Amino acid sequence: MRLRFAPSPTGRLHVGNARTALFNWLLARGHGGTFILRIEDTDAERSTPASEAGILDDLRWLGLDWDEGPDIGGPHGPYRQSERLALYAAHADRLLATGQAYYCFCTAEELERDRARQLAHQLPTKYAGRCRQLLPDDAQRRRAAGEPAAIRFKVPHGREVVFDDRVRGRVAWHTDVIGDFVLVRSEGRPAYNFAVVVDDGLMGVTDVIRGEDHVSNTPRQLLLYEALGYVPPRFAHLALVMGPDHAPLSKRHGATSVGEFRARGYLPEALRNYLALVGWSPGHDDELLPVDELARRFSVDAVSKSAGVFDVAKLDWMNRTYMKQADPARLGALMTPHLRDAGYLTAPDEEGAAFLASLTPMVAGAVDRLEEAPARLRFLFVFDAAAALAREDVAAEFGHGDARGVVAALAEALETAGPLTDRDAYRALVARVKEASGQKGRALFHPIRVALTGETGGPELDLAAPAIDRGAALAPSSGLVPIRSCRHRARAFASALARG
RNA sequence: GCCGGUAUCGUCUAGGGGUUAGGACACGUGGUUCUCAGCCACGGAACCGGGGUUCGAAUCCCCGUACCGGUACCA
Repeated sequence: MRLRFAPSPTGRLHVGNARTALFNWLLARGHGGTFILRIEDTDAERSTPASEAGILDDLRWLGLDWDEGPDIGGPHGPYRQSERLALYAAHADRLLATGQAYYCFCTAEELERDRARQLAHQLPTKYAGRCRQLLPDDAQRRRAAGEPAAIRFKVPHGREVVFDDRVRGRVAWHTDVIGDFVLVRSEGRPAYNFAVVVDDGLMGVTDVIRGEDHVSNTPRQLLLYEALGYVPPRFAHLALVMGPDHAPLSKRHGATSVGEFRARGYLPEALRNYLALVGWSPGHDDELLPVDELARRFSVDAVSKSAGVFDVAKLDWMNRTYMKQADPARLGALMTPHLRDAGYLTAPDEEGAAFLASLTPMVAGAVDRLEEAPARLRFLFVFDAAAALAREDVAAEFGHGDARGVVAALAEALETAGPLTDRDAYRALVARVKEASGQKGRALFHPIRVALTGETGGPELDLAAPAIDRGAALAPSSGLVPIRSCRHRARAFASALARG
């Protein structure tokens, strides 16, 4: 079984295309098949090496590796269409020689007039066939005279092309509505339908899984397989991925490229798992599936025929879930760039990295994306008692009860206590404050939270307080901005309270 | 216009001639917690419309409607 993914390097990898790549990859990996990556860069104006590199990078990030491709080669290379031009030319010659293709000298204006006339008569729009009957000698003469000519395929009349699509079943087309399509443009570049057939034929592709925008190309390609004498692959056409408004997913719906999701702090395993479930169901109720199980269970026949809406809320849930399962060191490393962007650190050394890893329990499960980590951890890096007290929600804590007494007791207890490096130390301290202030529950904890973090909400104090003091003990070389200790915070808060 | 396709909760979907039409996300309510989040429990929520076949249709067939794709010397 040989499958391929064939992107055009004209931009970042779109999640819809990523899903197509994933389905191909899943099928290959689940059946011991070969996964081929081919770059369709015949459109020289729009294709860029940077886009190609970006797409390869995004595929790798998603965990989709390939067995043959432009970077690693393979037995059926080259794997970039721009490097296969001679192959297309040779195939075009073959078709010309056997009379299955012909030169067309029609101008854009003529073509446009034909189309307008067909529309006016409510007829199918297709190439009118003006050059189909040209004598080869005449065509040769005109070409020799320098007249530009495209090469068109001679579509057989009066036939029905039928194929069995693995997701939509039997699909049939009459060749009468097809029209002689262009194989090679007048400037020499091969057209898409021609290049894919040559490539898939030569590369021995057995199964093609692609977007449903290709179903109407399929009969043309089938005709070409037949003319060229190659055995056609089995086809499976995937319904498109839509936005919430049921229009095809595009920029105006927000993030659409794999790179954007990556930058916003989605985990590759989450995006991959989510994408697998848009248009495919494992057939049971478990939706959180490790990648090897995805590959084992994936089946083209179980793919849905209808278009699916990309549901960011569900992706978020999945990402949150995967973050909870992720290795702390990995998560710490992944949130580093986000914290750097927020200005909370430069380049953490080993000690700094270990500290960041220890912070992940406060982040995982509490946020949907890693880009939210800085907000969740802000209290560690930013502490300003006066500014906090100026805030309404913070000030409100001191409008009732004995919150001031709690803060005073906290500050005092902290003067004699050692650093709160772990949960037990923190709890022992809380016990002292509780006794000294006579407060409990919310009346006890909330003032402590506010005095230590400057916030009325945030991670569990059990986790937050020890994190503060462990952060305060970090050497300047750790790469993080200085973190002030609990003692310092309580003292500053108590005096700010006294002033106010 | 012409050709092709699709239609189950708001969303992703399971199912499929007789079911209380199942799950997940989201949403609502309650519980837990110092707070937010989380977690737990509970709840509301769907077979596009019309014909036909049949004892019986959400399921099969036809029509309609809506939506999607194509209709290129784009890919």
